Amino acid sequence: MAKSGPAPTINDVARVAGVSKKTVSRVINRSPLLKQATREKVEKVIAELGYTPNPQARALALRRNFLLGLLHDNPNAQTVLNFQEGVLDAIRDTEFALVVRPVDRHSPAMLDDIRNFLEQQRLYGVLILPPISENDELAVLCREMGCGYVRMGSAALDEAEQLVQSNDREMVEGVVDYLVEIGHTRIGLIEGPQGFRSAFERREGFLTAMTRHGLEMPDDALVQGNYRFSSGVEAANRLLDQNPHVTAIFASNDEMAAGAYHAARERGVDIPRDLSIVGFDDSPIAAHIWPPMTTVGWPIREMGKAAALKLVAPDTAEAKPSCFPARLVTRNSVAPPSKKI
Amino acid sequence: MAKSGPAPTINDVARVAGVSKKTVSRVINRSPLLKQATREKVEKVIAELGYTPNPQARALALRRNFLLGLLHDNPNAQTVLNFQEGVLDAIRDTEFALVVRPVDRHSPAMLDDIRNFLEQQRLYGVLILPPISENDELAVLCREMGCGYVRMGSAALDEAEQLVQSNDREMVEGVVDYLVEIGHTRIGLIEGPQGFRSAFERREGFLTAMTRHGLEMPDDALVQGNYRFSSGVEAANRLLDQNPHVTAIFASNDEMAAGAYHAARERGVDIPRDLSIVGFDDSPIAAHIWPPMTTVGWPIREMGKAAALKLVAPDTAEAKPSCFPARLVTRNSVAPPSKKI
DNA sequence: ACGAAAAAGGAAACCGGTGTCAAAACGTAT
DNA sequence: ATACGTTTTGACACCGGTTTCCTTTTTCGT
Repeated sequence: MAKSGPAPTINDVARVAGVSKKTVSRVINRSPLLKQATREKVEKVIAELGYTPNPQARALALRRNFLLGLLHDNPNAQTVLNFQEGVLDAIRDTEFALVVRPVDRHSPAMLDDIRNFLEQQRLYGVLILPPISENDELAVLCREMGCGYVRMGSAALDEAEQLVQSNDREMVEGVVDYLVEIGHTRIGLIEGPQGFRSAFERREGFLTAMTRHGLEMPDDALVQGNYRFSSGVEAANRLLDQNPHVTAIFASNDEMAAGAYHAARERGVDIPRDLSIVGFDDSPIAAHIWPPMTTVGWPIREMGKAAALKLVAPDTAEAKPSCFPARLVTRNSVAPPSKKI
Repeated sequence: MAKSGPAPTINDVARVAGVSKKTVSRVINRSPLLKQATREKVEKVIAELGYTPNPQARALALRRNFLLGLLHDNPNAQTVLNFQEGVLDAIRDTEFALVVRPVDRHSPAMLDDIRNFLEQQRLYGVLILPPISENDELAVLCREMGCGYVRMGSAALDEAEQLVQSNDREMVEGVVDYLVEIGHTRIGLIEGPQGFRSAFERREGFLTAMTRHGLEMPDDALVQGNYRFSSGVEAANRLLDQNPHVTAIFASNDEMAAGAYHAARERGVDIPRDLSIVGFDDSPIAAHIWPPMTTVGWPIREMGKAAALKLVAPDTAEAKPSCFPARLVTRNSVAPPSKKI
């Protein structure tokens, strides 16, 4: 039975098994140049003693540790957590662990903070979630420090090995196609904040599709939010004030779309009868709001897994893909436009 | 300028400064028995070289590492993330880092998984979030393995040093008081799942207050959910079927309360005119749903910070409190009962 | 059976820190 | 100057692994 007391070390195993510690080390590391008999003998002792290699000692000797970092400043908790789960899927049953680090994008000391963090912890690699992932200085910092990284969502200067993303642009085009198909022609856009690649991509997809359908897009049917709920409320109000005839709104994320719901409610406009709304992210709120919201979902967990694998096992097939398809989740916030006007 | 190449070690510093490595070590560790002049000399070299102590080596020599673990299986992402932020508040600018580990409460291998995790990572201590925090076997496991722990929410066998919690029961009593005060007498309860302490506490608080007000609580006005949205829908439907006269519902968490919203909508009952609803947790959904939900909020972030401090700096004042007051967040889901029956 | 090559295993140094304990430096009283 | 008690500092072993390099054993051809 597992005696408590100090954990057994490689020396204990070696002594009990009557071999040198190097031999034990070979067993642990599955070295091929061991006699089967020796291996079994040592393995038996390892099992008896309940020996686990000390990760700190290993990390020291190997001059690399087994810690992955997760840098995030995402306003959407569910996204972050799903991604975490994905990473865990990838590193479960390995010796890796995941250390998290929320960062404050608005702090001037952010880069220094992160530099300290990387320096202190000597991470094996870091995963960077949007929107902070769009900060190129951060990527450069990682490179300088010799720390592997994978960014999610956007990466002007990266290759596929350092990137997982989704086909946002196409998906938004698809959303517009869908709305047009069922009869909408006056569609408003609540876009995300300046400087966010995701916001940019989604807007471009939207405008591309509108143009393709030959639909006019008045300037005042495009308003900007900052990805938060309250900005969605304001944006929708502005949009509806300026452009009372829109029959559908696409918002660049679910939070803002929920804000649009809120604005609509306050104005007494019914969703989806008077106004169709489509969000983006498929966050829990989309399913919980009334009426349940049609939105675009992307496989965050799979992306988290792939991102982690790109760092810890870059040669496996699962680590290869860097673009993950989003899909339209149709619920009840979209209907054909009503006849009036 | 920071040359790249191998990071400088304590030996480099010692050589350049012309002292022994032990002296450098003393500088790093702020040993008081150093001559001021020596300290400054060494500090200068440290700054020049951009030296940072290697945490793995330190961990090995000190026979303890600087990793805190977070075990969670919480369905509410925002709660988990807020707690994480709190922990980070506590360990920012220390050498500690936070490693996360979502667990699967329903997996039969869970305990073994966690044992492996603890064995492998040799954590300094772990923080355990509800509902998994209610698993006493897990706490016992931590003890056996000599791993410090702090549980959030519930802890039959723990002292204050290992516990952060909130005054759920009182708060729920307060909710009932509030509802009664504005005229409600037929109040339904959607309670949480069996075996959850939080569910138990909240139910007890509810029933205590009802009794205190001399209000009757028919059996069929108490239905059980499992803390998820969908169970809230079902529970509310059952409740309203069995007990059409209830004018208010308290749900044991916001998700289920949101489910109750959903059910109400489908039945065409207006919130708050026909039915008042109060949730618990003050999760984002409460603010985003329509009408904004009255709920009970608790200071998760502060609790996370305190929990972490209990492990890493148990003697500071901030680490002492173990009960954190929740507060009622009044929004628009509660109104006096309408007259009809 | 013999020698050479290949396989298996071990000794010692090393990774980058910390603990112990003794030596060196310093200050002060004699 | 000497002795003596403090303060400062350094030498060396150690934490628990890995690596290098060398010795011993085994295998195998002839």
